[in-house]
Amino acid sequence: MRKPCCEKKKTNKGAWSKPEDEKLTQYIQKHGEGSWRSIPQAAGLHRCGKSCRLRWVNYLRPDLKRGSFGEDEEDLIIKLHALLGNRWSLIAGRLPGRTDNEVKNYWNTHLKRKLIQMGVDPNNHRIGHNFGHTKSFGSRINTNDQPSENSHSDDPLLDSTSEPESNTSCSALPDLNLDLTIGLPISFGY
DNA sequence: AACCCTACCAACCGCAAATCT
DNA sequence: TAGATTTGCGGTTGGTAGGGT
Repeated sequence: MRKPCCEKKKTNKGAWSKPEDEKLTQYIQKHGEGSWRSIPQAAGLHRCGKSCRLRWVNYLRPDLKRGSFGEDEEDLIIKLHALLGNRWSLIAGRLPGRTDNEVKNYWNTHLKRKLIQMGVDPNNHRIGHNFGHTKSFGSRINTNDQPSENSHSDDPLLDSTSEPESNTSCSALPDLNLDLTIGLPISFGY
């Protein structure tokens, strides 16, 4: 049914070239974000809109921080992951200048391993040994068996009903401050 | 110097939600 | 209201840089 996103003429794939970056940046600076579907043509790019959006959001946006993550950022990511699961965009939203892709990559390459080394299951933040069995609890807000009858607030951090395992997370991580407000990042000791 | 292995990160893919007609 | 289209998200992959042998 759905047409593939890049069904039309040949579109470039793979790494972006500098001229492509420049075209996209110039176009967005002039016209703003949005209408990703039409941007490639309007900007003279042989890319699909999806690819343009990704490139802009993850790499070209001027407010991106880039560079390595600080310890406070690490703590915050771990903490937010315990609360939200793999909802990378929400987690990234709490980290100014960071993208969901960046956070996700950092989690998968650094933090996951770090937690495992500490004896903490990165999937559910429990201290234990059976890693890898439990499914990550936060893949989507609304899973198939959970018709979202109770409307969530926009911010799941303020919506305790949206977190299916928040209680168990709390019990699993007694030293986590799981207040539903995220204040200054504190270092918490696993 | 050449090869292999590992870690990292940019980008793609498929799906679901949101929006439009 | 239903179907079509667009947007956004999370999982995964592929290229490559760097270190070890």
